[in-house]
Amino acid sequence: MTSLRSLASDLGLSITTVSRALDDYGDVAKDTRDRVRRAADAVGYRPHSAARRLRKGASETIALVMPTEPGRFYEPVFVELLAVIGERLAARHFDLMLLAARPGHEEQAVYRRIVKDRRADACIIVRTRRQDERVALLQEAGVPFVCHGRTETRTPYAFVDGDGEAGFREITGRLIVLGHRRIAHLAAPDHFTFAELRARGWHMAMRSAGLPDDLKRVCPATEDAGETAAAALLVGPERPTALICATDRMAIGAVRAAQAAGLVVGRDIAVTGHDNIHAARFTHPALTTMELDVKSVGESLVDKLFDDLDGKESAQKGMIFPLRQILRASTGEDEVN
Amino acid sequence: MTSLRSLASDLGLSITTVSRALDDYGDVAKDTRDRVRRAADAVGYRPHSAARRLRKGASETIALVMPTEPGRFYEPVFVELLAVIGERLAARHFDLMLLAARPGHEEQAVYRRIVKDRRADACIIVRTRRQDERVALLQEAGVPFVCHGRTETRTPYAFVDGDGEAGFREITGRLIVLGHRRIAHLAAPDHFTFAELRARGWHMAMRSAGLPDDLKRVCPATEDAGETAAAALLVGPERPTALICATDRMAIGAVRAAQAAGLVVGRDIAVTGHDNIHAARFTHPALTTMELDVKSVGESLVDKLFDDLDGKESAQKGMIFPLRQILRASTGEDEVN
DNA sequence: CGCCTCTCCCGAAACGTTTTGGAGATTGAC
DNA sequence: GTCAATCTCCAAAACGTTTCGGGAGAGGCG
Repeated sequence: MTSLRSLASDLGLSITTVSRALDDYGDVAKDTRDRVRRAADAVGYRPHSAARRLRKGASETIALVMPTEPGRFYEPVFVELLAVIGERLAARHFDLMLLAARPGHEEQAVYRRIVKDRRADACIIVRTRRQDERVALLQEAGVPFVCHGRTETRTPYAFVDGDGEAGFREITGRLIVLGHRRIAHLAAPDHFTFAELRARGWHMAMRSAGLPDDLKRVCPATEDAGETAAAALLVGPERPTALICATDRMAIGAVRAAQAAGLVVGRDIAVTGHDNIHAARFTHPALTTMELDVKSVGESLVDKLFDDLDGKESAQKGMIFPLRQILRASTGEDEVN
Repeated sequence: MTSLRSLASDLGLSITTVSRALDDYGDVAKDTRDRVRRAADAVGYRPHSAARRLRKGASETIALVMPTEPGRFYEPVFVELLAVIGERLAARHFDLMLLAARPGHEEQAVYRRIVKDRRADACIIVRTRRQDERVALLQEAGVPFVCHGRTETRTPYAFVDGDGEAGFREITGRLIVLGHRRIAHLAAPDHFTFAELRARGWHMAMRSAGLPDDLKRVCPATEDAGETAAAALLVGPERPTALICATDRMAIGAVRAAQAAGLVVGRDIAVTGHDNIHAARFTHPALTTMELDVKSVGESLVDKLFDDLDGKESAQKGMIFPLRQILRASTGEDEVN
């Protein structure tokens, strides 16, 4: 409704001057600048985004494509991450465009379309995979992007991740100190980098303690799959005394499997997870887990993107945040958190 | 890169003709139309979105502002809903713009900005409140919108909701049939319409059975709050034998409170929730709950919006979906689901 | 042949902004 | 008084699309 044109004619100025006044060019007299700004504020003028985008050749929009699993997509902290990202982008008047696509052809097509339409200036990649075509595609297209998580690409790229390896090394080490010897790992599907890293942490802790590292089982990161996999591990006399699970959802399944096997979790068997989802505090007993500061991660993702868009070489291409260990009764600890 | 102009000059046609050919105007010869289309496909032409938006005066974008609670926003099925909405919008080449704002001044400002900037053609309102300023604001501004959930506004508006009232009437009735007499309700904060409706369902079932309806407690929809509120209800000799909770998260807290009070859930006390979140199947015992078909809801939201944008008066302003009851051991039922 | 209708195409305007390349006025130096 | 420098301002072009209002040519009809 209120355009630059109407503002200009109201003020008896040219469109050019009004535009430049609002953009704080030194070009225009202080008095006029103030006058223009007041008038603009009064009518609540805001530039028409499409016009601005067309002219500037930038969409001031960031795209995030969520990978919808064949069944369902359910990342516990994902909503929070979206909120943090959205707020951070808004501070720079950028929009967050959310898309959904199944990994595979459809996903590829979606990314290609984003690039082609110039509907977004940059992308945020989530649920990063070890071999990730999305990274390759965007690098080739020259579209700025940042990953939540890591790939195994050689070429450098921007990412933000939690230190799953250290986190799992630490919790495994802790269990070893507590006297555990047969410690199993329930890993997530290994095309996910996070799964590989967490497994590696467990693996390294076991190796350096001279303990057997053959007790690894891979399954989808769901409660059901965790329950089934854990149940299979718990048969026989040589059963593990601890289950390090890649995610809380898997751990929740594992807890049930243990109970079904007649074991008391926290006494007969230790179980741990990762994510600190709400439900983790309400398993019986409460679940030992670890968590990433979502706010820091979300903000770093956005900041890295802006560094790239601003042409600033950021200090470090990748950022790895430490995990906070949360010790609860499922590992026999006194409830602390 | 590939613009209408370059396509036109490649083909020896005018920009006008190419544009109209791609839009399937009868105006242009079938042969040329095919020729143009082939050429466009070959180079993967897609119109520059900003240019198109500017010219058409429509952004082909739908905005969704998620209300971020002071603490944290965590709606269990929200991610799924976003995915469904995103996919449905994509089918019509519409974008989903996601924003985050704390209810209050900030939220108002965000909506106002969406309207002013014409950055979106319409809005989807989630977490609808009984008195919802967002509805008033958008109605006044003449911006199409649809609500997930209902308000208590008199003026008609489009919404999609689950039939919480019927659902809670049904589960309460079921418990009465099972012999329960003192049935309490843990309600969510009553500025949310869903909280009011679910409470009403419980209330009506109790009243029509001639049972006391004074056992209602209101608390935030979190595990912690549910636990505290449930614990307070369970002291004394006249304790309820059933707890109807407004959400699964509250119910999970209630289960813990019951166990802390030395009760066996499913035998000494029944507990029910709403949402069928993943964790509900893994409480001990598994939680009786009810669920809404997220896919139908998401798709209906989008379809209603398109009806409005297309100027089609939709058959019914509001759609209310039935809830599917999921009976599990927390109400002493045999596990069915 | 003249006129009219159809078919197929196109030039030009418009959407609202940003930016380039000045242009007029004022000031200061000589 | 002249010239250059400085300070303000502006006209016009451009971004890439859609659409209005024809216009040229072919064919039909009297």
